Amino acid sequence: MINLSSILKNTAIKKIKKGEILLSNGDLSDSFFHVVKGCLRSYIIDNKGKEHVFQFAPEDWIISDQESMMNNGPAILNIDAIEDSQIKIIKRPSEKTLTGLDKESLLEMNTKLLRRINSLQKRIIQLLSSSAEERYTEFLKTYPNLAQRVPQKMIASYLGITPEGLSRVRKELVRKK
Amino acid sequence: MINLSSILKNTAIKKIKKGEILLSNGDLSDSFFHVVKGCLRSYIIDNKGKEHVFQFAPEDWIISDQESMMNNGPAILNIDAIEDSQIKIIKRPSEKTLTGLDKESLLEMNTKLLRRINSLQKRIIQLLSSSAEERYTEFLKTYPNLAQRVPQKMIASYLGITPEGLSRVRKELVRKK
DNA sequence: CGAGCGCTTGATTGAGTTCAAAAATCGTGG
DNA sequence: CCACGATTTTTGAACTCAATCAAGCGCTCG
Repeated sequence: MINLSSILKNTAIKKIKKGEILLSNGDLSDSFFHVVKGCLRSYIIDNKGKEHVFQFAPEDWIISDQESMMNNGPAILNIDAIEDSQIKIIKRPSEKTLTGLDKESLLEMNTKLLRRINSLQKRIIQLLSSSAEERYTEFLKTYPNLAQRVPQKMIASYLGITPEGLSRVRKELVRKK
Repeated sequence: MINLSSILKNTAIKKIKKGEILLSNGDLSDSFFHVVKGCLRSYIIDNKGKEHVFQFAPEDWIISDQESMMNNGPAILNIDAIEDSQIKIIKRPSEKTLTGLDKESLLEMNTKLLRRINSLQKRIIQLLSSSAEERYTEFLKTYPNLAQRVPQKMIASYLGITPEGLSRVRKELVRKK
């Protein structure tokens, strides 16, 4: 029987340069990326050509295009490196290897997926009910220190506001203190 | 070995009156609801006292508070019936019963969770990148005919706009045709 | 060391909100 | 089944938050 954490342990670390693209919209992908060091991000380009950061993945986060993974279809998201990074590339368990996983691992996957659903749920509720300022302070909690590592325009994009907007929110927060 | 679909098959149908509350913020919940007929909804009340619809669940949808289910903690969401409904209440598999599930069922759960993640992902991207009008037309696709069944103010809430805003979007769409 | 990118700041615009009030629809009791 | 009060939807007018446009400053990295 195969075991998830043993897969992770035995996977080789790959070194990625800042700016390197790991997945482009339209690609087929059967892998997800486990970040050991550095930081990746996933994003889409909308029909007006605008970039929207969907997720950041600093140390110990996992990132992938669920759509592509699931359906074996073309990826919606793009994934690239924001910093020089070290990652482990995990091939999606195929029908075969998935069935080959032990029950322990399946349960573990279930838990992780539920956690993910949870965080997505929180983000939606936030987008529905919080102002730009509230979302930014929430971001600071979710990703500690990341604000210092990532360009502000990407954070703005993640929050659903413009870089100028974020600049003003930050100014306002400083003023309040 | 226990099997998911057999659980579903053997669960009794419960009849719910329109307006009935199945879960309130703060409750402990270890169940999810499978809608056989009618329509449920989940929503939160934000710190300004405003309602935000998180999800609709017409026929064949499943609805629950993931947060509470997962952590065994107090629910964030409220769930109630928008129409007279018939539902099946499924107790969350405990450690024990979960381990008792057969591998087939675990795989099935995995697939369902991935599908859910997928749809949440789409909603986030939409909230980040689409106008009120675009979000409404997307809603019409996601929930066919539901626009005729649920009050507009709830749809507005789901879209993250005011009832007045939605009324104007609809007017505009009619004009365009 | 210069060109370009990222951040800030100001001025203007615009999508969507708020407030108010009328019109339409719903639901309940007689 | 009707009637009447309550709720929902629509419409109008004023307003607001954040977007866009534009310009200037400061770094960095090539």
